[in-house]
Amino acid sequence: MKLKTSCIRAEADHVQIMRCKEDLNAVAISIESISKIMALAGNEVRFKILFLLQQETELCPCDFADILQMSVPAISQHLRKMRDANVIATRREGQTIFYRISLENKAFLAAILNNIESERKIA
Amino acid sequence: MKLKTSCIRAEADHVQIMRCKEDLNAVAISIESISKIMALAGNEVRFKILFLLQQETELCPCDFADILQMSVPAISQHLRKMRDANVIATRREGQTIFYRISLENKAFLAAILNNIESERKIA
DNA sequence: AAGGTATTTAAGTATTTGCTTAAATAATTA
DNA sequence: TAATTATTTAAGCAAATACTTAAATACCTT
Repeated sequence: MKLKTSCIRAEADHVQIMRCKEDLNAVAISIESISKIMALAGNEVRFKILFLLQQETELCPCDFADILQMSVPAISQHLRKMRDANVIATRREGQTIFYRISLENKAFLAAILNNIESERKIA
Repeated sequence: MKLKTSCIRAEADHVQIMRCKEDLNAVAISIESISKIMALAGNEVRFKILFLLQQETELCPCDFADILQMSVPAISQHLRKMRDANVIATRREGQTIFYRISLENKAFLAAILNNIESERKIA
């Protein structure tokens, strides 16, 4: 792969390009951590899991498997990914493990999940 | 794959499970469309592109390639995906094509992008 | 029309992802 | 202790993803 150091476009705004590079650099850590969460939430199954957790506060793998009509291992693997990234947290009660949205990501996820809206029935 | 119709857990709250299924059903279209956008934004390169577009309003493929130090075709393919999904829109000026965040997704993306914060230097 | 620049498209490939089935853990109950 | 239930882990595999290089398009300038 060949990369030019800088845009060769005649009208390229080199000041803008430099500013962009600096801006990106200043938020690099934040971008990386947020885009990791986005990547997790960007899977439809996991997005539904997060939606359900926001609605119900906590649910167990077995519940998700039932609600989403998926195998328990498939659910468990999605939960693990989100748990590893601290997007969700767990609580054990006997043999049941309850998952919930982690406190530190609750506000951020709410900002996204609150955009979900009910389909209104057309009369 | 074997799927049970319902969670067999003794303490399972069947009323809750039913409610979840209905809730999900009511927002199915919304969930699908939002999680599509999330999947696009969940890629770190595309997330950076969106961040840059929010900052700069519009940029061309050549700019992105320069700023992100990636090949032009790689950038172009990312842009295409987001354009196909109406996450971004284009404007042509001569041979240059400027990309911007589509009006209809600006607010939603802002809610996400505004969580990006500058790393504060520790004194 | 010819040559150059910006961008897109296409084909190929390595990596990642998300499931599957089977086996392993862990807690409860008989 | 043995059997049952809830969950996780592991291995395998098909599909999706994100890049690469090369070729095609489109517009501009001369």
